[in-house]
Amino acid sequence: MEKPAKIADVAEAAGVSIMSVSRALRGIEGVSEATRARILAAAEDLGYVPSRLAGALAGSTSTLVCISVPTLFDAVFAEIIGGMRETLARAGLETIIETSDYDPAREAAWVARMVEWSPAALVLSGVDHAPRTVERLRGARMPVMELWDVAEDPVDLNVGVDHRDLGRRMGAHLAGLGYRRPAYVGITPGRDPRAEKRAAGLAEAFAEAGASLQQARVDAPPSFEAGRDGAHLALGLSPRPDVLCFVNDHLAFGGLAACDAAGLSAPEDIGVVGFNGLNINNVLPRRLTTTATPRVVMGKAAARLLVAALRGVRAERRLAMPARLEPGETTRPQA
Amino acid sequence: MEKPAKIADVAEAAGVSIMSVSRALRGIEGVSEATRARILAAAEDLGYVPSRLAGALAGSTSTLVCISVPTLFDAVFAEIIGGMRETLARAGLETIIETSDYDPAREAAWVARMVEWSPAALVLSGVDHAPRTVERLRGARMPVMELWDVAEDPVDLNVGVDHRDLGRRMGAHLAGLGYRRPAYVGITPGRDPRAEKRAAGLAEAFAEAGASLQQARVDAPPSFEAGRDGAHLALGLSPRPDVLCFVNDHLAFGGLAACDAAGLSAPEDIGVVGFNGLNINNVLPRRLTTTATPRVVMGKAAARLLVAALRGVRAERRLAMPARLEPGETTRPQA
DNA sequence: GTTATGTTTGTTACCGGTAACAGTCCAAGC
DNA sequence: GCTTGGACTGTTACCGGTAACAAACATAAC
Repeated sequence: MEKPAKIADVAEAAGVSIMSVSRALRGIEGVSEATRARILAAAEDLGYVPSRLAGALAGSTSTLVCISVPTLFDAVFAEIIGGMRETLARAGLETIIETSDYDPAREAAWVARMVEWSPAALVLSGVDHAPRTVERLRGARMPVMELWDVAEDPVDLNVGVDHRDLGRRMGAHLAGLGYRRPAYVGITPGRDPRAEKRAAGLAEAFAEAGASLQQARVDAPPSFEAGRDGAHLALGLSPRPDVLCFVNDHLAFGGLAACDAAGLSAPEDIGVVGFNGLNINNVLPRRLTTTATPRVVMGKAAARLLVAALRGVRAERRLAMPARLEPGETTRPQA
Repeated sequence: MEKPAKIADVAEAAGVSIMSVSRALRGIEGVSEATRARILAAAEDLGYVPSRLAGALAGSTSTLVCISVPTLFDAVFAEIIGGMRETLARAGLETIIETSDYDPAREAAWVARMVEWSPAALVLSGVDHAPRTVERLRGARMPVMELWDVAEDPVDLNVGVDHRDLGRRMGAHLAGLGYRRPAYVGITPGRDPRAEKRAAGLAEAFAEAGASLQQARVDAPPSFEAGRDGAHLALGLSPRPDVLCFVNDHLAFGGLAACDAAGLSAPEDIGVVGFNGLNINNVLPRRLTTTATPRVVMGKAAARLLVAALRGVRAERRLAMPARLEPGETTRPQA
C-alpha cells in the first residue's frame, strides 16, 4: 500500500513547483492554461486528494460551520438545519452537527471541543446557555449565531422568533374565545427554554383575563407519547381544564388521541392547542389550533447573515422573524 | 486583539520545552507532577486552546467520523444516529453529519469532500451507491460502514436489516390473512432503495399467493402528506385495493386519515399497513400493522464495530439485525 | 535597443502541532 | 568512584499545505 500522493508528488509529476500546483488546483489565477492542464492531469493521474487539515492550518481559512441543536427528533430543528445547509453549502461551507439533548453542560463541552477545530462559525440553538459557554463564545474569534429564539443581548448574530410573545398571543386568543381553565402540557421544566417562554406567555395572557394556567409535566423527551401521558395528567387536574395547550403539535396530537380515548372530543368537549405548525397538522381531520413559525426561512436567513458576516460584509446582526397564530378546528368560542 | 496563545507561548510561560507541554496536555506519562501542574496552570492562565488541525496533521490521528444519511426528517435516521453517537462519543470520536436527500450524486460529492479531511471512518446509509463512490470507498484508507441495509458484498463493514425479506414476510402475512388486491404506496421509484426492496419483497410474496401488487407513487419527500396523497391515488386504482402497504408508518398514518376522509375505515373496509414501527403508532387508537426494526440498537452495534475496527481489534464485519413483524389492528382476516 | 510593465513561476518562511530520537540528571549497584 | 538504568526533558525533522515576496520571462512603449 503506497502512501497517498501529496502536493509535492503532483508537482514533480507535472514538472512544476509546489506553488503552481497549489494555485492550479485552487483555481487561483496566475497559472498559464497549458501548465494548469498539465497539473490537473497529473493530479487526476495520481489520484491526488488535497488535505484540508494542512490547507486550513496553513491558510487559516476554515470552511467548517458547527451547529448545535437540542435534538434531531423534533422536525423544527431538522427544518432549520435544512434551511441553513443549502445556503451554507453554496458558500462552500461544511456543516457539522451536534445534538445537546437540551443539556447546557453538553452544549458547553461541545463549544469547548469545537473551537479546537478553528471553525468558520458556531451556531447554537436558543439564547440560554451556561455562563461559561457565553463567556467562551464572547471571546471567540469567529461569528456566533444564536438561532430559533431572540435575545435582548445576543452574543453576536441572532435570528429567531419571540416565543414569549407567541405564547402571549395564543393565550390572548384563547382567553378571547372564552376559555378560562387553561392547562399547559409540557415536559420537565428547564429542559426546553423556548417551551418555558411560551408557557410564560400563555400564563401572562390568561392572567390578564383573570384565569390561571395549570401545568401538567411529563418527564420524557417531547414525543407523541409524552402528549398522550401529559393529557392524562392534565385531565386529572382540578378544576378540569377546558383547554389543553401542548408544547408542540406532536404532543398535541398524542393528547388529542388520549382525549378521544377518554371520550372527549375537541373542540366540543375540550380545546386542544399546539405550537410550531408541524406537518402532521396537514393530514388531521380537524386542524389543530397552533402557531406557524418559518423554520426553513429562518435557517436560510441565518445562513445568509452568517455568510455575510464571514465575508466581512456589513449587514444586520439581529433578525426577529414573524410568526403567525393559526386558529384551527380544535378550539371554538365558549358559551 | 492579541493572537491566540499557541503551545510555544505556554511552553515559555511555564519555562519548559514545547514537547513537555504537548505531553502534559495530552496526559502522556513522562512528565513530573510538578512540571505538569506548572504547565496546566500556564495553559489555563493563557486561555490556551490546542489546535486540532495541527494535531491531526502532525499526528495523523483523526477523531472525525463522517456520517451520511438521506434525510433527518425520517425518525429512522435520527434514531440510528442517536444510537451511534453515544458509543462514538465515548470513544472520543466526533461525528459530522450530511444529508444526501436520497441523491447518489450528492452522496458521491460528499464522499469526495470528506476524504479530504482524513476522517477516522465513513458511515453511509444503505448499500446502493454510485459506482464512482464505491470505487473511492474501496480505495479509502479508513473503515467504511454501510448501515441500515444489508449487502452480499459490502465495501467494508455492514450492519443492517434485510428489507426485501421484511417485505416478503409482510406480504406472506397479508396473503395469509386473505388479502388479494394489495397496493404499494410509496414515493418516486429510485429515491429510496430500501423502500424498493420492501416493495419487491411484498410483490414476490403476493405473487406466490397468486396476487399481483399494484403501485401508487407520489413524487414528494416521505411525509404524512405523501401518505394522504398516495392513498387517494391508490383508492382510484382498479381493481380497488383491499390493502394498502405504505412505505412507512408516517405515510400510513397520512393514508389512514385519507381513508377515513373517504369514508373507509381500517380494518373493516380496507387494510392499512406500514413499515418501521415509528412511534406515532404508540398513540393511535388502532395500532398499525407494521414491522419493528431495531434502529437505536443498530446504531450502537455499528458504532461498536467501527470502534473495534479503528482499534484494530479483530471483530465481525457484518451484522444482520433481526426485524419483527408486528400485526396490528388495521388488518384482519378476510372472508 | 533599452526600459517599463505585466504575467507566470519559484523560493522561503511559516501554520501549530507530534514522533522519534537524543540528552541530562540522579539514585542504585558493584 | 564508576557504571548502569530509569525518569524526565529537550532537539530535530517532519505533517501537507499557503502567504508573501522574489525572480524570470515576455510583451509593449519609447
